[in-house]
Amino acid sequence: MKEHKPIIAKDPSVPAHERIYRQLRNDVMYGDIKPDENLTLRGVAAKFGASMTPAREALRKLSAEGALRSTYSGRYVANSLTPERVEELATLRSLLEPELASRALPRVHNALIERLTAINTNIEQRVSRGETHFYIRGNLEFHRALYLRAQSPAMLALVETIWLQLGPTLRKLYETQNRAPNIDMHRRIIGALKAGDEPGLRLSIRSDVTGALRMILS
Amino acid sequence: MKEHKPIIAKDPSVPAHERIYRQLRNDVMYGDIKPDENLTLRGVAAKFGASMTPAREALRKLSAEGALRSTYSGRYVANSLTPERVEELATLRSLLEPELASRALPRVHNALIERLTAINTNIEQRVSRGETHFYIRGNLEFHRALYLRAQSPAMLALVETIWLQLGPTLRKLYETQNRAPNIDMHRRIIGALKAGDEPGLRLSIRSDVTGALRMILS
DNA sequence: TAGCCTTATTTGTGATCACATTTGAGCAAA
DNA sequence: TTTGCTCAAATGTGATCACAAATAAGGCTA
Repeated sequence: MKEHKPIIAKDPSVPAHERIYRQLRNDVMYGDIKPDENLTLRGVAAKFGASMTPAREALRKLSAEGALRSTYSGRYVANSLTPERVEELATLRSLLEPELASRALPRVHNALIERLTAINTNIEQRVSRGETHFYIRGNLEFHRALYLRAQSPAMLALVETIWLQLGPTLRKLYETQNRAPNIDMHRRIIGALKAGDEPGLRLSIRSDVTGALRMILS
Repeated sequence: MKEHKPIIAKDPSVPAHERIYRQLRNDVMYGDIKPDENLTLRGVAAKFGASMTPAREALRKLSAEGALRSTYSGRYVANSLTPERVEELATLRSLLEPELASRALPRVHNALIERLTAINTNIEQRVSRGETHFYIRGNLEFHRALYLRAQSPAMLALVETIWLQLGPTLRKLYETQNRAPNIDMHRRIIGALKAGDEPGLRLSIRSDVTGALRMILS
């Protein structure tokens, strides 16, 4: 596993199992953990300076969300997806994310559009600098910023679950193929938001989602 | 003569935390736990003849799936849903379940249709006998039997997550209002399956799902 | 009766340990 | 090189405990 600086400082008001959970969740979602990499209780516990108990709870929670798979003997492994599974998750994203975007649309305001534009230019700069792996994090940041406006926590939670499952596989993709994904669709999404164009928004979201995942299947 | 332990006794090949998890999951999904009922680690552990450790893992996993809510102080409570949340979950069901049914359609065979019919008549009999609470379990059994044919585990997992969240609230509904839900839509689902009518199947699934949840909101 | 303070009980958290199983390295034989 | 075997190391599981925080209970005042 990649060494990480603790983004979340040690704060006694945040329980250890929660701290471990959040950090590992980010590592998985943003592709900092490779497929088939396995995580041991004692290893995770040591890395976070805690005992096995909170490490176990964090791993259990992550495997419940599909971020990790647990083998028959109880070991925890990062997911490695078959093409059929990727196709299934792509379908789920194209079902749920347009709905989230549509729900966010009436609540969109200028500050959000500026924020999305800023995220977008940040992605472009860093990807053109060769940091292709940053695309995963930036892209999810872009989508989440929009979907948060939908005020639909259960729906967003499901979508994040799907992102979690895709994380390690996406990372492997951007490592092998070194093509930068197209940022173009993000511009069309922002355009539809400005115009209040709901069908156009659904369509561009759908294209963005399926476009990224078609790369894996090819 | 040598002492024999009963065959139904604890099976060491299934870990205690898994056993506790499965049982509690059923209790929540089928509405055997009331909204706002809270579960304590020591209470659950004692009920299953285990220590706090496996009980904690089971509860953590359930709260990760949305079956339970955990308060800021770490206590576990069965979900009690607001109308907006119910509406959101209803939308999710009507997005995902028609897709699952559609994927199952080409794989449907006679044995499955017979099974669905049997489940259906069982529901009718027990509900007409006054066991309205059985409708929850029977209805989910019906839907799951169909969706299993879709061979889409990630999608089915998401749908079950939604069922989990609705469980306790549905129970409260069927306790207060004593109207029996209509079983009619199930017949139309079976009809569409026999005819291979994909649009009709999607429509009847959607009606069945939204119909049941409209009762709550009224 | 209602509201508030104090105290006793309950509860989640995290650490440590023993135990059985699994895993993997090393080596031998084909 | 490959396959199979042995054994030491690594690993998950579940139990127990101390501790601090939260909750409930009891009693007092107004």
